[in-house]
Amino acid sequence: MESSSYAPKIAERAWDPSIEQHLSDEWTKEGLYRLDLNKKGRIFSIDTPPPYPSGRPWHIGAAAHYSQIDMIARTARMRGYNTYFPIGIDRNGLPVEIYTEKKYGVSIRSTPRDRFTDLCRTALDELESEMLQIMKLMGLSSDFERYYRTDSDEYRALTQATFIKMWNEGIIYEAKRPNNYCSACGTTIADAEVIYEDLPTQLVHVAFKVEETGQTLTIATTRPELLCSCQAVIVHPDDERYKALHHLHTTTPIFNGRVEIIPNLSAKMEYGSGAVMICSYGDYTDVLLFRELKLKETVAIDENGRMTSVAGSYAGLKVKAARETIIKDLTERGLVEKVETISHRTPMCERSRTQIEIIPMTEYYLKQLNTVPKIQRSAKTMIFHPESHRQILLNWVNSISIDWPISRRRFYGTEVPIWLCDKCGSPYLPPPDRYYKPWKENPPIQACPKCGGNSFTGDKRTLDTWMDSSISPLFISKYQRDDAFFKRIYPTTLRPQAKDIVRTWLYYTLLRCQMLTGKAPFRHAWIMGHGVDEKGERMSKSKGNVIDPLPVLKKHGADAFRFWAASEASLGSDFRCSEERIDAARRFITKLWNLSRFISSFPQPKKAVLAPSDKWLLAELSKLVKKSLEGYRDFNFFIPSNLIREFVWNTFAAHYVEMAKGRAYGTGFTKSQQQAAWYTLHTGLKTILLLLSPITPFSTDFVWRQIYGGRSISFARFPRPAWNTRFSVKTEKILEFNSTVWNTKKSKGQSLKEPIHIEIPEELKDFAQDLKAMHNIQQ
RNA sequence: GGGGGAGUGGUCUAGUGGCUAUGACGGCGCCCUUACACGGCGCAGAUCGCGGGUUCGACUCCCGUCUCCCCCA
Repeated sequence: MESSSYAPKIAERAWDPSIEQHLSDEWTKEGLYRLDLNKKGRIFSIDTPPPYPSGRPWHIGAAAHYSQIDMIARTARMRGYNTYFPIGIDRNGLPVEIYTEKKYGVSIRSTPRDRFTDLCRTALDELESEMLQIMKLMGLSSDFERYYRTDSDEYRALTQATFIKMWNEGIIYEAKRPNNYCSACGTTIADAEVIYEDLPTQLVHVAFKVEETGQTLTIATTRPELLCSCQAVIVHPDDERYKALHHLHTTTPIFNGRVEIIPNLSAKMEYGSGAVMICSYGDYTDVLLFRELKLKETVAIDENGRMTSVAGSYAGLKVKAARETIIKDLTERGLVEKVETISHRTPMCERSRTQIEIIPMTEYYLKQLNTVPKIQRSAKTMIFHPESHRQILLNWVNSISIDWPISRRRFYGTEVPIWLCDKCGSPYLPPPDRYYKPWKENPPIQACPKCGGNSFTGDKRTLDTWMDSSISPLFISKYQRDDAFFKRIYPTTLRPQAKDIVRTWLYYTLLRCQMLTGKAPFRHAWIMGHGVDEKGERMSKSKGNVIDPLPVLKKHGADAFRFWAASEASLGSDFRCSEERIDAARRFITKLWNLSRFISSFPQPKKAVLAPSDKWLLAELSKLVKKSLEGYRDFNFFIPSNLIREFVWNTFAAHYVEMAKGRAYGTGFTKSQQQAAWYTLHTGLKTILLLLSPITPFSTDFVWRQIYGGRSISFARFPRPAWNTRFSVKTEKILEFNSTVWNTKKSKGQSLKEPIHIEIPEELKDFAQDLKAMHNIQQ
């Protein structure tokens, strides 16, 4: 029989990623992306994170993240779920404001609010379109025709409606409290938005005088500029050095304030001199002590990060300059005993990376402490992928001790829906039925319900963007907009997200949805690690090591990119981004492509009388399917991707195909034996294509249609591990024997088709016919 | 200071009590064998962070220790 009679159905010698776009369009036509509630099957709904377009390029790690979220959706479909995979774009908040200021060279404080928010919107539209393009290129099987924006009237109206509901229930209140304040951003921020960095800081040992005894009391501080607001000095009650000084007084240098020396357990004996000055406010301990000791608060730093009038001659200086100046002044007066440089855990604004200050501000707060026990409970009952990441949430939940400040002094966000009556000052909240902009609109009433006054001032503040993001499960399930839909979708099945926003997005969503609906918003939390550069360092624009995903996707194709994303690191671990390794993934796509091309040249028989080699391959295949499905059930794509690559390359192609090739071509075998080889090759290929399709949907779908025809492979179900695994006991022996033959020929400098005289081991006698043909064994 | 995680060939990684530790990338050598040179075969390369203990047996369990990462104070 001539080999030309077996023409492959696939002509090209390698997968061409330019076909991917065409397939994407096919999927849209076939309705893969759409949720049809009339369809049978349990619903699997994904609370997809709406990505934030804060600037270009988009992070390659984020692209890897979204490609894996898509694998979750495709896995759910292939497990038979009716899958709801919405997609939105998060467009509220600070990063776009900063991006806009830079891009258009304007300042938020000196640009009219309307004009500034328009510029933000324009910037977002641009960034968003690139982001959508990338997501489509990656093969994200979301319904893009219905994508949502968190800055749409509909979304913001829902955020405001939930605010109004919580206000009316007394969960939201206004108060003046010391808060984390970022002077660069000009706004209060929540604890969750504070990060800590260990920075070298000068610890200054300052000589105080004890009023009653005249002796010197040394106080070590990293914040000498706050001397002006010092209201007490504390020492540890057990500290022998200071027992005689309890409740005496000391004079603060330069400012000559008179403060008490108070024994308190917060003082650490081993830190500095063991005596600590308490100022408003150096850190969170100061806040607690001011409350505990009922001290008089002095505001030493203003909203612009400058010293206030209480700082005397230092007024107007920026904090850092004031610190340097006061150290100089203290030194000149001989009051500095020593200055040591220490590493200090410094609170920074997560967004702008500036040091935050604690400043008393009037803000709206959401009462969260009562609900924390409920969140602790759901943190324990929710299913985490990976399980180990449950701890990140628990750590955070267990550390919450104050309410959540939710108002921000910014422009591009959802407006606080409150007007104040100019006459009586009482707040007015409108009915929760539309999107309100109090800073530019009149309230929907003529007269104040309290006093009848007819003029109002709208609140100018916006809400913390997490107030918007934390209701994403409610938005996508059409909460308060479509009851029937809401009942089918909520609570959602799974929340996928990155590790670094557990304490914000994950926590706040649990909190808000629990408060609003009395239920946890999802059953599974899927937590991914983040992408770092080739050397394992965090990618950042300032380091210049950010990799743009767009050219990588165009060059290597989505399937290679996705396979890389799946196989690079186990779920939840951080992963390194290296183009070299993405290219290695592409070579696997090519390998599978060519294997498919080979198999595509043979007909596909309906049944066959299997040879031992065939049974062996199917036994190994069964094991592969079983283990891969276990990985898919945990949505850990690292497991199936690596197992499948291993199987395809090192078992199927290297051993089985070579063993069965002679039979498949038919030379020296019966028709029935040949059919068995064909049958097994196709069974193996189909199984692999199905098993791999959530990870590499494009090339598997193309091959599937080319060889087996019909609709997209994405509408099919996963294969079952249906074959007897008895023959697996032979695996090791087969691999070893083949290797021996290859080595023998090699050591003689022979070509692989040379005849060889070698004894086939007893255990492999069943496989003798295939092995003889494979190695050209003469006996 | 407390908590969590991790340390396996040059790099990344599998393996959680059992024979000579998995695979990938890179390196080197040989080979165009009718799916694939984007390939095949092979070679080199790890005393599994360090020290102790439990055990017939430890990369795997326990204790200590060092280093790195994350979270909290």
